[in-house]
Amino acid sequence: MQRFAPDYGWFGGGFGPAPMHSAPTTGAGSMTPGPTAAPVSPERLPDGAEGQLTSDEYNAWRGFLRSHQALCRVLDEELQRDTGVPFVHYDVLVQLSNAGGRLRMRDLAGRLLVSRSGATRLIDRMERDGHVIRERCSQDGRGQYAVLTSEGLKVLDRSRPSHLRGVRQRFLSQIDDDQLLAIGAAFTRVLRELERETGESLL
Amino acid sequence: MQRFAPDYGWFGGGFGPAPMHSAPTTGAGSMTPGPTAAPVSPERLPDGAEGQLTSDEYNAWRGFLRSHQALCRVLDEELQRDTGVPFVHYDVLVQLSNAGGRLRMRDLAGRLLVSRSGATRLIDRMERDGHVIRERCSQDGRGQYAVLTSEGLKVLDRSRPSHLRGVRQRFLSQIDDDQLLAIGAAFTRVLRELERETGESLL
DNA sequence: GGCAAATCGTTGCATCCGCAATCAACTATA
DNA sequence: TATAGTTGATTGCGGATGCAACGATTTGCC
Repeated sequence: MQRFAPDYGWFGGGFGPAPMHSAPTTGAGSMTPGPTAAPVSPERLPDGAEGQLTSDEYNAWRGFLRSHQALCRVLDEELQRDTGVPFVHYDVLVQLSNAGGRLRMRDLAGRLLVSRSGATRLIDRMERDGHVIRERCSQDGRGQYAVLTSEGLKVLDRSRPSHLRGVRQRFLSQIDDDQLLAIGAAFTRVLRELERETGESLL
Repeated sequence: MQRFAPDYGWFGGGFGPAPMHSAPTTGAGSMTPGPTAAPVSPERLPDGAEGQLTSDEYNAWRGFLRSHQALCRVLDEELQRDTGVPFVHYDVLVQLSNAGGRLRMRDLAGRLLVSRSGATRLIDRMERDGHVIRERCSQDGRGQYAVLTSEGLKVLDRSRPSHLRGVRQRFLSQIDDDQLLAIGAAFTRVLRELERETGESLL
C-alpha cells in the first residue's frame, strides 16, 4: 500500500509529462498506471506565482483536511455509542450551556457555523429528544430562544468526560506544548482573516 | 457582540453554580441570561482526570474545528464560482491525477475518506459532467476503475492555480514557517494515532 | 474441483444540510 | 401615524451522504 507522492498533487510538478488518459467516449485501455510515477523532489519552492505547494505546506494543508475528517468521524461514533448524542447535538449543548442556558436561533446558528434553516431543524430534533425547548422572545416577537433543559444539561455532563478523553487521546496528546501554541495561534489568525473577508464573526 | 467565555465550555468550570433552566414541560421564563457569567481564569490545568481543557488546548481544538468549517465553505464557494467544480470533485480529480489517471473505486473511497456508496454516487455525477469515465477492471471482474478524462484533467489544471491561491491567502500565509512545520508534524501524528486505532490507512 | 466466506460496487432508504421563498414582526423615514 | 424596507424563523425542495442489503465475483480451504 505504498504511496509515493503524498497525493493531492499540490507540489513538485506531480508526474512529469502528463498522464495518459482515454477519451471520454472510448477508453483505449492500454495503460500501465503506477510504476513510472516520477519521484518527487521535496522542498521545491513555488515556481512562479502559479502555485505549487512545498512539501511542508502540503503536509500541513492535507493533514489539516484529512485529520478533520477522520477525527470527527471517530469522535462522532464514540459519542453516539457512549451517550446516543451526535457530535452536532453535543456542540449545541455546549454552546447553550456556555451562553447561560439559552440562545436566540440566529446566534446559535452563528456559533455553530450552520445556516438558519439548519439550526431550525437541529433544534427540532433536539426538542424531540427533550434536550432543549423553544421559548418565545419577549423583547422581539420574531425571535425564538433555544433553551437548554435539565435533561439536556444532564446529557452534556454525562457525555463531556468521555468526549474530552477522546479529544485528548487522539488530538491533544499527539501534540507537544509548542505545537499546541503554534496551532492555536495559527488558527486564530486564519479565522481572523476569514472574518475580514466574509464579514461574519467567527471568533 | 462581545463573547466573554470563548464558548465550548471546555475549561475553567464554565459558570459556577449551574445555569437555571426551565423544565421541559413549562418554561418558567424568569431568567436573566448573560451578564453574570463568571469570568474565567485562563490556564487552569485539568483538575482531576475528568477533563477540562486549558485555554491553550481549547484554542487549538476549537480553532481547528471552526477553521475547517469556515475555510472549506469559503474555498468551496470560490471553486464553484470560478470553475463550476465543487470542492469534493476537485479532490477526486487530484487523487486520480496523482494516481496516474485511474483508481479503483475502493481505493478512491479510501483516499477521499468517504463511504463506498458515496464514491459511487460521486463518480456518477462526475461521469455525467464528463470529467471521469468508468472502466471495468480486467484483473478483477468485480472491480471498476474511475478514469480521469482529458476534459477532467483540463478542468483540474484550470482550477488549480486559483484554488491554491485561495489556500495560500487564507491558510498558508496566516502561518509562519515554524508553525507550518509544527502543524504538519502534529497532524501526521494525529493521523498515525487514528490509523493505529481504526486500522485504516490514512497517510 | 467445489463450496463457504469475503470482497467489490451498486442501490433503496433515511438523514441531514443549504438555498430560496414565505410569513410575521420590527425599524426607519416621511 | 403610515408605509417601505429589513430581519427572524420556518418550510419546500433538491442535493449529498452513510448504512444495510443485494448480486456478482474472487479467494480460501478441504
